[in-house]
Amino acid sequence: MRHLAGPAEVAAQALLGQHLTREDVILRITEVEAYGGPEDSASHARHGRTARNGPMWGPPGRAYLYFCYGMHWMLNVVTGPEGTAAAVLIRGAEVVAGLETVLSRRKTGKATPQPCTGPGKVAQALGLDRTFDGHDLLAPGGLELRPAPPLAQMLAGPRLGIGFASLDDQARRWRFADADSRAVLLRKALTPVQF
DNA sequence: CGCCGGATTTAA
DNA sequence: TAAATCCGGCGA
Repeated sequence: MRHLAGPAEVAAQALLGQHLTREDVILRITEVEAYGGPEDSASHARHGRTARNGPMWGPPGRAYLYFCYGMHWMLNVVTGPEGTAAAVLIRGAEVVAGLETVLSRRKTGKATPQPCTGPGKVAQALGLDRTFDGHDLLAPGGLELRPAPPLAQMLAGPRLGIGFASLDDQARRWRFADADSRAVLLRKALTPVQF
């Protein structure tokens, strides 16, 4: 997937609508956020290359997984040429197949929310953990990324949970979502944009 | 080596 | 609005 080699904010838009598959579970990506290299004060790459963010510097199409708030795994798709750090956080998805498996992985007994709204739920639905860090999403077997038809309408707005970043970086509208999906958090903060 | 705080979720 | 809960990054 060549588009993953471009800037993170471009790759992020291209990832919307694509599928993430593992075993019997198929998710359709509905919400993403782009994170750049050391120049992006909101990015994990802001302090340079470390053991944790190493996959961000690798080739595009790999997974970058990290543990947050002591309980959640976050799935990123590495973008940009090898040697540059950038990634796209998968923030939301719809369950296309394998709903039973997804629900069985939920901690709470609530079977209500069908969509995976929020990055923690996305990784949980796919049953991911640190063993998938660095996994090649373009290779068959295991966790895979698959192309899908483009969206009809896209929304964009500022990224969430980055109050520690510079005001300029907080203002960047690098959060993107499918306007036609309900698997999108805080829709009111988003506005329509052209592709 | 110890401390601080985070790309979150959930329930009250 | 806060608690759950862990590890990375930074300063000492």
